[in-house]
Amino acid sequence: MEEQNKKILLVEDDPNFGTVLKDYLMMNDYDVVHAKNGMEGFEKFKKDDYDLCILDVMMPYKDGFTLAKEIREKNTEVPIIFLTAKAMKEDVLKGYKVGADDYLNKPFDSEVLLMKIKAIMQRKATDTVADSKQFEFKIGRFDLNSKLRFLKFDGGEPTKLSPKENELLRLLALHENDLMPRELALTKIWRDDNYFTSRSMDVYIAKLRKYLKPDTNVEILNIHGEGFRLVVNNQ
Amino acid sequence: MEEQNKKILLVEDDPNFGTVLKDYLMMNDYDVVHAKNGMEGFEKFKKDDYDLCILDVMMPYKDGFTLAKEIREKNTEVPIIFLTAKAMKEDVLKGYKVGADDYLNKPFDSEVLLMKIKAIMQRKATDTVADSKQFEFKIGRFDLNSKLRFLKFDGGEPTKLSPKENELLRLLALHENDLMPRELALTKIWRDDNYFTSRSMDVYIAKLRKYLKPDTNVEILNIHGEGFRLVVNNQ
DNA sequence: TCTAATGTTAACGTTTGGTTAAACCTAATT
DNA sequence: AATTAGGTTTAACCAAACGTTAACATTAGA
Repeated sequence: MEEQNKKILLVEDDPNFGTVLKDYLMMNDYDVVHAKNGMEGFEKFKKDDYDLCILDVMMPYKDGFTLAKEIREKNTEVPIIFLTAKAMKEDVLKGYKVGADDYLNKPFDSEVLLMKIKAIMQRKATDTVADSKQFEFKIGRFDLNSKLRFLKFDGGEPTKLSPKENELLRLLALHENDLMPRELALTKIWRDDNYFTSRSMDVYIAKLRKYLKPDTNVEILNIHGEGFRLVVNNQ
Repeated sequence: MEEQNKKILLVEDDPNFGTVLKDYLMMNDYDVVHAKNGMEGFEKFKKDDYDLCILDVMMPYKDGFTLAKEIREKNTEVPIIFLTAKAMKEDVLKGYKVGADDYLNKPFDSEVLLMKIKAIMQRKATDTVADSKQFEFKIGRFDLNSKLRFLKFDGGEPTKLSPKENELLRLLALHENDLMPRELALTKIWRDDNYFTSRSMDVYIAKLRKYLKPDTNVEILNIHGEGFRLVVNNQ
């Protein structure tokens, strides 16, 4: 079977730089769609599936961060790389809680970009192929359907789960009987790691514990300073 | 089994440009029929089945939008790509709610066109092969005939459905007991995804729920932020 | 014993969905 | 040309769902 080229959405308003970059990427066997501004970028994003988005931050009408946020609403998985100005400080970037996979200061070495792209694709290949298909879990006497977002106890009436409840429980289930690091949930689900999101996560842990109460053999344990552990006592 | 070439209807009044484009597409293994104006385009469209239509917007006698509308009346599925003048604004295009799959500004990069075509064909290939032939559904005690657009309860008098009601219920039925994503309905039926079409869809969901009331085992559930689910409780 | 981490509940603001009715549009009819 | 009817969209209002934050309580571990 023929390997399909990876598809990249490149949003860059500088026509010269954009074209050069596009050509360079295409020379390296990527399919590249080039949008000239944030608006157009979002339109193109909606029209197709991409393996990676490369967004310039400084753009007229709609900056890269705003665009990234819109993209995230549609798709929580697709990797995003920001092209930023040299001057921008780390903390400014962190302020925009978007969940980028990488930042790159302009001007940058195209070799570096290529390596980053490869690394990101690799990462995605290993951690989503196996994961993404897993939507159903048996947790003690519960059945979690993560696609339809419900939790059934003993095959009875399903309880609806909110998106966050669902993702958190799914992540715990993926690590059943093992440590699910706090940080993992925060970066994967909240896409940010600070005091407040951490507290928010605790709130969701409390909610999940309530849901799981009916089965006394199932519990969510805390590992102080590390994370949580979904334990299922067999028998 | 021999793979059949995809068939493209190209409607373009500029003879030079049209011929060049036709040749280019044929070189890339598409079967292309070239019509020189809207009138002729519609004649050819009626005479055959096409996998894609590429329509120039600016044409004498019958412009591309008008032609597209006529095509849509005959066929709600076939993808349409418009070739537009550079000057045309997004919102002008949006005004013509025809349901295009893409727009392309002239002059354009032929590579881009080719990629768009591939993407569109791909999309169609994955989501209609199995679906498109199914027009009759049993939904609990209801029978939906999607071709004739009626809904029968217990084999009694059929209720007539409007086109939108019909397509929406059909799409739900195709995903019975599974998630039918909001976005899917919006892009497939409304061919646009914005606040208002989304609200319009909600209105139709309400209408369908009313129709389905007689059978208490049938319901349309909402999955917050995701879409809807047509559930049939067996027994 | 003292501090940082966690548990829990409730309040709040925001987004999304449910529903109804009016406005709008188009094609057919008068 | 005006009217009507069917279909669809838009508007408005309300309710439900969600996520975050604050506040206070409890616990773990240095």
